[in-house]
Amino acid sequence: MNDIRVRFAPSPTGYLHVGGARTALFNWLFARHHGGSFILRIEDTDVERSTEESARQIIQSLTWLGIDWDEGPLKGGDYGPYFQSERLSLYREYSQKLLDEGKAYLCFCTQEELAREREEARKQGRPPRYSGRCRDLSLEERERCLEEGRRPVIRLMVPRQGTTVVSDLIRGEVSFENKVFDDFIIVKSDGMPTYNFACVVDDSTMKISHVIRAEEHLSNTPKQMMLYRALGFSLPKFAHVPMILAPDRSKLSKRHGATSVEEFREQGYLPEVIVNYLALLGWSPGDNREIMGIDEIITEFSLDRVSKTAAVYDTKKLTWLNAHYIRETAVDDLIKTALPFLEKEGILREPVPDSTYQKLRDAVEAVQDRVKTVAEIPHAVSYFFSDDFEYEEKGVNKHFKKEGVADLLRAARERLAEVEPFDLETTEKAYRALIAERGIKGGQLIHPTRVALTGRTFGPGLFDVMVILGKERTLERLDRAIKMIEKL
RNA sequence: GCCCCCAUCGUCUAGCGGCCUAGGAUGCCGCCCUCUCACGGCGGUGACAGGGGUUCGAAUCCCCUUGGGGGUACCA
Repeated sequence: MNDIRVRFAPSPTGYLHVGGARTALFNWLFARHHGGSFILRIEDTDVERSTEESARQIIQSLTWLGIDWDEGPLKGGDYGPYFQSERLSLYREYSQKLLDEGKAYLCFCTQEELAREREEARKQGRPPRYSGRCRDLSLEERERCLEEGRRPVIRLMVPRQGTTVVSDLIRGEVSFENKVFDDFIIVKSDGMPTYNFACVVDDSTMKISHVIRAEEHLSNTPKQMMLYRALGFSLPKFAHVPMILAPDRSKLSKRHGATSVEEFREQGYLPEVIVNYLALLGWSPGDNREIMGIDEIITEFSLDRVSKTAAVYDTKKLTWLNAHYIRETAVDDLIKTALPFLEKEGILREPVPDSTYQKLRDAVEAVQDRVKTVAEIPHAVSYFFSDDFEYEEKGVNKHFKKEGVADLLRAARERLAEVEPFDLETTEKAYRALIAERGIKGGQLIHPTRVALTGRTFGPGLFDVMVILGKERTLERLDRAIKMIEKL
C-alpha cells in the first residue's frame, strides 16, 4: 500500500443514496486502482440529525455494494477514531491553537442577531455576510459576555483581500475573491466543530492525499484552504466530481422515488449492476464498453476520464443492465439471491429440500431471460409451486371461449396421458401430431393449454412448462380447465 | 442578490482543430426469429443551446447571452 489515501465521509443523517454511493465508489476505485487506502469516516457532528441507525445503514449499503474500506468503523486503523464525535479533543486542540495565534476569535453574537442582520442585508441588496464585529471585542467585553454565561462560537479570521485558487484535478484552476467570504464559524456554541473545520483537521491528520467529493463542495474548498494555511497544514489534491441529479434535473431528495441503495436492493437490483451503472455515471473508459466487471473498472479507472457535467440517473438503463446481468448469472447463484424474495412472497421456505430445489432450478432457468429484477422472480415462477391460481381474464376471453376448445383440450389430455417418458421431445411430438391431425394452427392448441397450465397468456415455452410441472399436474390442470370451460 | 461550476440525441456518453454528412448505449418505433411473452438479430428515430469572434478549417479555442446546477447556515 502506498501513500495514496482517499476517504468517503458521509454524515449519518439518512440512507446512502445514489449520489453518495457514486462518490464512495469513485474514491474506492481510485484507491484500488493506485494500490492506495480507502478510508471510511463518519461525520456525525450534527448532533440533531445524526443517528446510529443511519450510520449502520450506510455501512450495510456499502458492504452490500462490495465497497470495502481499509480503515474505518468496524475495522479500525492507525488514524482513528473514525467517528468525528470521538475526535472532539483533536478539534479543540487545533481551534485553541488558532485562538492562541490570533487567527480565530470568539464571537458572542446570537443566532437571532445574525439572522436579523442577514435579513437586513438581503433587503438592502447587500451580500449577507457576517460583519466581523466580534473581531475587535476588548478583553473586558469578552470577559463580561463569558460571565453572563453566553456560549460563544469560534470564527476564523478570513483575509479581506486577495484571491484563493483551488487547483482541481477535474475542473482545473478555480479562483475565488477572498472578500466574498466572511469570518465563518469553525466551532459551534455547543463545542462541536463545523463541517469545514472538522473536515480539514481530519483530512490532514488522517493524511488524506486526495479529496474526491461531489461538486457541491467546490465552493467550500477555498474556505478549507484558508484553514489549511492557518493551521500550517499542507494541502491535499482536490477533485470535485459532478453531481447526480434526479430525473427532473433537481438535486436528489426523498421525493424522487428509489434513490437509496437500500431501495434498489429491495427492488431486486444486483449490487454489481449498481456498481457498473454508477461507474458509468460521470466516467467512461473512453471506448464503447458499457458492461464492465468490477476488476475491469478498477484497472481502467482514472480521474481524468471523469466528466464535468452533472448526470441524471435513468432507471430504464439501470433496469436494462440488471436484466442483462440476470441473464448472465449462473442459475444457482441467481437462486441464492432470489431465495429471500421467494420466501418473502411465500413461494417456498428455507431450507429447500433437494426435490424442490431441482424444480426451482428448472423454473428459474425458464424465466431467467424474462425478468428484469430479482424481485420479479417469485411472481414469474409462482404457478410452478401453487395449483391455486386464477385464470387471467384476457386468456379466458381469448382462448377459452372459442368453439370446441374443451373438446380439443380433452383430446390433448388423452394424448399426453399416454406419453412416456414425459419430456420435451415426447410432449411436443404428441402435440404436433394432434395439431396436424386436426389441421389447425399450433397456436390454437398451444395458447389455451398455456392458460390452462399457468393461468397466463405469456411465459416460458409451453413444453418447458409441461415438463417442469410433470405429467400428473399437467393432466390435473387440463382437467380443471376443461371443467371450467364447460361451465362458461 | 452575490460567488462558483456546467452545457453533444429524452437519458448516459465518445469526441480533447481537419478522421464528424457527429460514434456507442439505453429508451421508443419497425422488421426477422417464434406457440405467447421475453431473449437475440437487423434497421429506423433522435443532439453539437443561441449569437459573435479566432482559424485555411471548429462540436472541439475565446467572448457574450440563455439555460441548468451548486454554494452563500451554529447542515454536511
